[in-house]
Amino acid sequence: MNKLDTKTHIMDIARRMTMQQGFDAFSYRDISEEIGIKTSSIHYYFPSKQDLAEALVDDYIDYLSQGLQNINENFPNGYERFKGMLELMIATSGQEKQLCLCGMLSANMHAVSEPARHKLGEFFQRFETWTTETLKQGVQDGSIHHLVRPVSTAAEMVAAIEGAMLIARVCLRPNYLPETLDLLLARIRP
Amino acid sequence: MNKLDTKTHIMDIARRMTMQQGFDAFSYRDISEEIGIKTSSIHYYFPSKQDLAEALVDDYIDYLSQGLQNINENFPNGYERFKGMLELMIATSGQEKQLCLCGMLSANMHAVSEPARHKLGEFFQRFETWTTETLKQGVQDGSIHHLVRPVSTAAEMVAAIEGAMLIARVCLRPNYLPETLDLLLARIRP
DNA sequence: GTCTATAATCTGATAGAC
DNA sequence: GTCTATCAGATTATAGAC
Repeated sequence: MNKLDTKTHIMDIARRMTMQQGFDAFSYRDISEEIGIKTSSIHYYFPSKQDLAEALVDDYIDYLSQGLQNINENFPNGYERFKGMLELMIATSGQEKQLCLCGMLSANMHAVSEPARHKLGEFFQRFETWTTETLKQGVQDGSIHHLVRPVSTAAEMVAAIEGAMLIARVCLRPNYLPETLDLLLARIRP
Repeated sequence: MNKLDTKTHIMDIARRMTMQQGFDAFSYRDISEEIGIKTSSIHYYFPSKQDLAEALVDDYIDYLSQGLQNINENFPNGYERFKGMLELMIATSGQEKQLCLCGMLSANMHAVSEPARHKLGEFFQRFETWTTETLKQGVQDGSIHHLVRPVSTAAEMVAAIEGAMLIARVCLRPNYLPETLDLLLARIRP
C-alpha cells in the first residue's frame, strides 16, 4: 500500500472514531490494529496526534465546502439548497449517532492546537455565512417566506443543527435527529 | 475534612473539568493534586470513574431541576421564565467556554455507563418538556406571541442552546453565546 | 477516611534497522 | 515506508496498613 492510501486509511478511521467517540477516546494503537500496521507507521504520517487532528479539520472543511458548493450549483432555489444542506449534514454525521467532526473537536478543544482551534471557529463562521446567504436567496426567489433577519435565523439554525446532533447521541426518541432537523425546514417553508 | 466535604470537593473539581475539557481529558491524579489527597482516596468515594460520571449527572439534574422550579415560583409569566432559564444556563455553563455537563457527557458518551447514558436522555427530555410548558404558559398569559406548535419550538430551542454552548468554545466572535441565546428570546418576544 | 505500595496496562513519541 | 525496540510517564484500579 503506497503513501497516499495509508494516509487516507488512517484519516478515515480517525475521522470515524473522532465523530463516534471523541478525539481523546482512541489511540494510535486503535488505528494501527484496525489497519494492520504499527503505531510508529502512523507517527510517520502524523508525528503528533495534534497533527492528525489538524489534518482531519482541514479535510472536513474541504469536504463540506465542496458539498455546499455542489448544492449551490445543483439546486434551483434557497429552500431546496437549505434542505440539501440538512441532508448533507445527516449523511455526513447523523448515522450511528456520530457528531459533526468540528462539533466534537470543539468539545475536545483542549486536544487540538491553537491554529486548529482557530480553523474550527472559521468553520462555524463559514457555515453560518452560507446559511445566511441561502436564506436571503430563498426569500428573494420566493421559495422561503419572509424572515425579519436572515442572519439571525441562520445563527439559530446552525446552533440547532449542532445541538441536535449532540442530543441525538443519547436521546431516548429513536428519530430525534431527522425529526428535529425537519422542524428547521418547516420553519422556513413558505 | 469529613466525608461529605471531600466528596463534594471531588465532585466540584470533576464537574468543572468535565465541563471545561471533557470527561476523558482529566484523571483522578488531576483531581487529587488540586485537592491535596491521593488518588486512592478518590477511589474510596467513587470506586470507578463511571461512578463519578453518574454522580455528576445525578447532581446536575437535581441542580437544574431545582433551578427551573425556582424560576417557575418566582417569575410571573412564560416570557420571564424562559428568559430566566437562558440566564440560568449561561450562569451554569456559559462562563469560560464551558459546555453543559450533560452535553459534554453526551459527546463523551462512550465513557459513561448505560444507566447514566439513559439519564442523559431523560435530562434532555425533561428540559424540552419544561420549555414546552413554559412556552404554552407564555402564549396563554400573553407574554409570548402565538406559536404554531410550542412543542416544536421548544425542541428547536433546546437544540439551539446546547449547540450554541458547543460552538461558543471555539467561536471567533467574543459575545457569540449571549448574543445567540438573545436571538431565541427575541423570537418569542410579543 | 486516608495513606503507601503496587499492579497491569496503555499512552504518545523516538531512534535506528531494513 | 514500515518495522522492531524502547522510552518515560500516565492511567484506572486494588490490597492492606494506620
